[in-house]
Amino acid sequence: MKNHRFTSDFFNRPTPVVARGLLGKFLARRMGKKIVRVIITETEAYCGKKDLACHASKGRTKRTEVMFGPAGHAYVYLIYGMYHCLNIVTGKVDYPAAVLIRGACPVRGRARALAPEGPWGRAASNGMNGPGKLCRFLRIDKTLNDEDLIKSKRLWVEEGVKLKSMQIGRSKRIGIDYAGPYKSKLWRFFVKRWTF
DNA sequence: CAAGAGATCATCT
DNA sequence: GATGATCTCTTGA
Repeated sequence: MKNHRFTSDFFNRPTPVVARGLLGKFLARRMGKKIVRVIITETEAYCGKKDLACHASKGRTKRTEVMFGPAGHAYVYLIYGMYHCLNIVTGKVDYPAAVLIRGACPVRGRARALAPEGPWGRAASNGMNGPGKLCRFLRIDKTLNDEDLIKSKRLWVEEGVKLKSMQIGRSKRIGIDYAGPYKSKLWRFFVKRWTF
């Protein structure tokens, strides 16, 4: 089965739809000569400048500029001085929105069976259960900021294999208590249970 | 198991 | 000068 890379059609849709749609899909990262593929298990949507949790709500700045750009580009930033977070820009140009990739699990091996668990979708400890750890595992840093995932040879998203079934959960987003009414939006999506 | 603190720096005020 | 879309380790019940 040939892995099918997503084009801008996939990312140029409402942000929560993209966030949900990315679950169970493959994130591919070239590391040297090897291509590492992981299955996305947890995402969050950050939707436009009205969304007080979205970095772009503070305005169009050098850092958030990428989010105002075309869908399918990577928005990578440094948080707490030591961790990187990977986002994928969604929607039309000038509409600042992105999906944060919060968790994934390996395509091969025992960890795959363990990935989803619990009502909060807390993934098993596989090295990629958390946005900071995921970026550490895949060696993602600011050199990949603004990377075009539609064309990139370093990072992209694929359809991957079809899972037999997948149960999806949703919740409030993590770590955004400052976001006023937007902190309670159910814009976090995670794989609860799957069969393959 | 839960709660708290420290690490550490780009970005914005 | 303050603050995070986090993680890990330590403490203590």
